[in-house]
Amino acid sequence: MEATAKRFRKRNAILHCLRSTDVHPSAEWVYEQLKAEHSDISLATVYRNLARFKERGEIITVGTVHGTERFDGNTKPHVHFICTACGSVLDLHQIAVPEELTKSVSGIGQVNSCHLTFTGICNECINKEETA
Amino acid sequence: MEATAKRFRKRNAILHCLRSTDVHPSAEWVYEQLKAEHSDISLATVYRNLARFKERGEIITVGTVHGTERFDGNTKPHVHFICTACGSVLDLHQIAVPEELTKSVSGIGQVNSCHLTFTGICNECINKEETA
DNA sequence: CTCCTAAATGCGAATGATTATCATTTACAT
DNA sequence: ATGTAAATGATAATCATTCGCATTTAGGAG
Repeated sequence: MEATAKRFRKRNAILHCLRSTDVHPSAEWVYEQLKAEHSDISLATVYRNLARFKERGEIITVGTVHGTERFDGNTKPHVHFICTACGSVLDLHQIAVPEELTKSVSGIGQVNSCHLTFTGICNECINKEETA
Repeated sequence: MEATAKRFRKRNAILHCLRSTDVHPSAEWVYEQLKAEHSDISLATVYRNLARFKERGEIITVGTVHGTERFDGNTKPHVHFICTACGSVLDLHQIAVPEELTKSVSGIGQVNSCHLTFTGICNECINKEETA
């Protein structure tokens, strides 16, 4: 078995791309990144595989920012901060949703995931504003 | 000053529609509801006013479910459950994000809002599945 | 080794939600 | 009455995402 299984070259590249960044990218961003190594990759392939990874729980989605969906290759529970000005998504590793909270969701159905998100203006954008 | 200010008839109707439902509707849903009373309302007007309300903090958005944005006329902080099967959005009034959590977000920028969301399969969808 | 099949992919068209444009209407102040 | 700025309706445009289909690929059966 080769390290580069040709069969899943693109698929693996997409997952690896997500795993090795913390920008919480869009499909388009992943596509642009991969074009360097895979000049013939198709945007449809990126979308297809992102959907597949999501279904299988290999990645998660952060939500839709400025009209485009953003993905996250880090499936460990963590909290996000979304800057509504520049659209950047940051991890808040300091914070965690208390387990008791999750446990207290009952009777509503089968809970599969939990996501805590803060929105606001990131420091970078605040500085830009002041300078301007 | 009349109770029915003609000037903002549609705008008021849109806001009232959001305030008086708990379905966390899409723009389209609001449009369909209002057609009864306002046969000449335009979908563009609904989108325009929803965007305006959102900017002003008079409503919030729950996020994008199955590709369409969902709104909430209840601006008091509360938690949501989203059924990924049928797309319904439910309020979890029993749960609240502890203030300490919010406070511990610091140094990242200016925090404007906080949203905790659970996703899964609602009871109704679970039952349907079993029956089938 | 060759043939077969299922999965993966590329390409481009189709879809669907949202936004932009522009002419018209409305309310209110002058 | 009239001017002005905002609100609206209708529809075109946009943009992210998905779909359809032909092609390629890998790996197994013979």
